[in-house]
Amino acid sequence: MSKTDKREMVLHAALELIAEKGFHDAPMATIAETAGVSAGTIYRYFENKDDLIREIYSYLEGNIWAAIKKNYPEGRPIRERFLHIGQSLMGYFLVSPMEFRFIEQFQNSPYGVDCRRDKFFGKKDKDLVTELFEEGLNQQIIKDLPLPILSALSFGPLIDACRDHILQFIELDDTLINQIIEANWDAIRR
Amino acid sequence: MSKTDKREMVLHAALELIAEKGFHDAPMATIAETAGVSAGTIYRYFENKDDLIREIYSYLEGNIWAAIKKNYPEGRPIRERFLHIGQSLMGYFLVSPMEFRFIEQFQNSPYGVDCRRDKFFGKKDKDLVTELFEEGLNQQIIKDLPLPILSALSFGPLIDACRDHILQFIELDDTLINQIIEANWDAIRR
Amino acid sequence: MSKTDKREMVLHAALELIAEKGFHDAPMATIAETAGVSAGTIYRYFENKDDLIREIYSYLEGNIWAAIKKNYPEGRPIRERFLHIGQSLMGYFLVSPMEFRFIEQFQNSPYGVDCRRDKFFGKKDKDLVTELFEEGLNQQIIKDLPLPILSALSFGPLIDACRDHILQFIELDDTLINQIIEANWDAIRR
Amino acid sequence: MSKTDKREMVLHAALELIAEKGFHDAPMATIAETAGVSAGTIYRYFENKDDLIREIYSYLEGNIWAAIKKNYPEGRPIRERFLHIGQSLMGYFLVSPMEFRFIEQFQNSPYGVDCRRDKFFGKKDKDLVTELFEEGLNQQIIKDLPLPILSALSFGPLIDACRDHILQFIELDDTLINQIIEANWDAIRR
DNA sequence: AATGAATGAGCTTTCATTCAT
DNA sequence: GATGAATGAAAGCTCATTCAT
Repeated sequence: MSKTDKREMVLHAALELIAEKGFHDAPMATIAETAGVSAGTIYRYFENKDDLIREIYSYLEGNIWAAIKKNYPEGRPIRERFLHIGQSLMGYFLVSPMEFRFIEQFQNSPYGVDCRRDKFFGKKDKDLVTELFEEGLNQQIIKDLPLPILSALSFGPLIDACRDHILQFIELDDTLINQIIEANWDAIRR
Repeated sequence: MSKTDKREMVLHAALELIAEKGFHDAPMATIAETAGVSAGTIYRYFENKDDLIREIYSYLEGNIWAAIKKNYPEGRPIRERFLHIGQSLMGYFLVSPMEFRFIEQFQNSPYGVDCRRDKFFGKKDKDLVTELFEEGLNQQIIKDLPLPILSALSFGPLIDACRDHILQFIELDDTLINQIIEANWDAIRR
Repeated sequence: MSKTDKREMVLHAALELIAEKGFHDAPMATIAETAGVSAGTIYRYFENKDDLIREIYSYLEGNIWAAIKKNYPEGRPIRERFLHIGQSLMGYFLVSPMEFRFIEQFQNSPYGVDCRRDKFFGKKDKDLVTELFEEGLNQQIIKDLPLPILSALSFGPLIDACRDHILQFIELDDTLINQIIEANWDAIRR
Repeated sequence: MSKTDKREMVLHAALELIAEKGFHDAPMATIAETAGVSAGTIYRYFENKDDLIREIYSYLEGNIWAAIKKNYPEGRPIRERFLHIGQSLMGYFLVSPMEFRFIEQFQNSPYGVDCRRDKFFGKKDKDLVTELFEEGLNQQIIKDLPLPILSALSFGPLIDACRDHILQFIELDDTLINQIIEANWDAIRR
C-alpha cells in the first residue's frame, strides 16, 4: 500500500463514518480501523481531526466542481448554463448520498462557516457560478441581488430537495428535478 | 427566583451556549454555570440533555408561530399571506440571531430529522403554511409540486439569507428582504 | 398520619425498595415518594441512609425472634426445640420473600459484618439459639464445636435453601423443609 | 510491563479493592490508581465495570476448580472425594481471604444470581461436584434431596466458617476444618 | 514509517443530604 | 414539623492525541 493509498483509505473511511454517524460519533480509532491502518498513522497524513475533516470537504468540493465542469455548455445562454449546473449538482448528490450527508454536516458547523467566510471574502478564486451570476447581472437577465442571495435562491432549495429525497420524504425523478431547477431559475431571473 | 425562573434560566443559558458553540461544545456544567444554578438542578427540569434541547426547540417553534400569526392577513390573497409569512419569519430571525443559530443546528441534526419526519408523516397537525400551499395548489396559483419542495423553494433561500446576514456576509435591509421574499414567490407561483 | 405512622411508612417503603433493587438502587428520593413523604422528612426519623438500613434490619430481627418464640417448645428436648427454630425461620422467610432478600443483602455487606461482630463479641444479649447450643454442648448431645460453627451448620443451608426457593431454582414443600432441618440436625448432633 | 501484565494489574487491583470495599465503593478511578494505570486503560482490557467484575469471578472460579482438581482422589470412595473437595475449598479460601471476600460478594449480587441460574438450568457443563452428588444418589449413599439442597448442606456452612475465620470471629485449624467437613458429610449422608 | 497501548481531561448523569420556606 | 428544590461531589465511561517500540 503506497503512501497515497493510505491517505485515501483514511479519507474515505472518515467520510463514510462521519456521513453515517456524525463528526462526534466517528472516533479516530474507528476511522483507523475502518481504513485498515493504526490510529497513529492518521496523524502522519492529517494534522488532527479538524484537518482531516477539512481535507475531506476539500476533496468533495473538487468532485463537485468536476461534476459541474463535465459537459459544461460554455458559450451557451446563461439560462442553459444555470440549468446545467443545477442538474449536475443534484445528479452528483443523488448518486452520492454519503458525500451529500458529509457536506451537509460540514456546511452546518463551524467548519462550514469558516469556509463560507473565506469564499465571500475572496480568499478563494472566483468560481464558475460567480462568473455566471456576474454575467447575468451585467446582461440584466437575472435580478439585481447580492451574490450570496442569488446563490441562496439557486442552490438552497436544491439542497433541501436532495436531503428530503435521501431521507425518503420525497421521491425525486428527472421531471421533478427539472421542475425544481426551473423554479430556482424563476426565482433569480428578471 | 421562582421555580419557573430557574427552568427559564437554564433554557436560555442552554440556548445561548448551544447557539454559539454547538451541541457538543456546550457541556451541561457550563450551561448550569451560565444559568447560575448547579449542574444537578438542570435535571430537575429536564430529563437529560436531549430533552433539554428538544424543549428549547419546542419553545422557539412556539415563538415563531406566534410571530407568523401576529397580524396574519387571514382571508387576504394567497400571495399577500405568503409575503406576510416570509416577512414574519425573517423579521423574527433577524432580531433573534441566537435563536436562529440554535434552530439551524437543530434542523441539521438527528433531532431535526426526526422532527421533520413527524411533520411530513402526519404526527403533527396541519399548519398554516401547509394550508396555504394546499389552497394555492387547489386554486392553481402555485406550481404543482410536492409540499416539501414548495417548502424548500419558499424557506430555504430565506434561511440562507438570514444566516449570511447574521454571519455578516451580507447586510439585509427591508428592501432586500422583500426582494428575497418576492423571488421566493416567483419560484413557487405559476 | 401520626409521627409513628410516617416512620413506619418510610421503613416499609425502604425495605420494599431495597429488597427489590438493592441498597444502591434505592435512592432516598424514591423511598420518600413510595412512602408518601418528602425526602427531607426521612431525616427527621433516621439520621441518614445507613441508619435507616440498620433500623430496618433491627426491625426484621425483632420479627424473626418473635416468629421463633411463637409456640417455642420451652422445656422440650433440644432436638425438638432445634427443629422448631428451623421451621419457624424457614416459615418466616418463605412467606416474607421481601424481608428475606433484605436480610440477605444486609448480612452480606459491611453492615452485616459489623452486626455479626457485635453479636459474637458480646455487645448483644445471649439469645435463645446460643442458649440452646450451650445446653446441647453441656449435655453432650451436639458436637463440640465453636458456636459460630454450630450456627453455620444449622442455619447456613437453611438460608441457602430459602434463597434457591425464592429464586425459583427449587420448590420447597413441608416434606423438603423438614428434611433440610433434619439434615442440619444430623450435622450438629453427636 | 507487558500487555498481559497490565490486564493482570487491573484485575488484581479491582479484586483487592472490591474485596475490601465492595462493588460500589471501588471506583474505576481508584482501581486504575491502585493498578498503576490510567482510568482509560481499564477499558482497553475490559468492556465496562460489569465485565471486569465477571472476569475476576471467572478467573477465581478457575483457581478454585484447579485447587479442587489438584490431587483429586479419582476412583476413591465418595466420602473420600467429598472430604477432599471440602478441604481443597477451605484450604483455598483460607490462604486467599481477599479472593474469598470477592466471591462472597459476587455470589450475593445480581451477578451471582445470574451465574447460579445458568448453572442450575444447564448453560454450564456438569461439574465434578454435581457428578459426585449424582453418583452418591445412585448408590444410595447420600440423602435423596435436590442437588441445590445437597450443595447448600455441603458448602453453605463451610463458606460461613471461612467468613467467620477471615473476619476473626473464630480461629480455624486443621482439626476444626476436618470436623466441619465431617459434619457436612453427616448432613448429606444417609 | 507505522504501530496501537496508554493517557487523562472531559463528558453526562446520579443522589445523599441540606435548608429556606 | 414538613417540604422539596437545590446542591455539588462523585460516578462510569469516551476519545483525540502521543510516543516508545
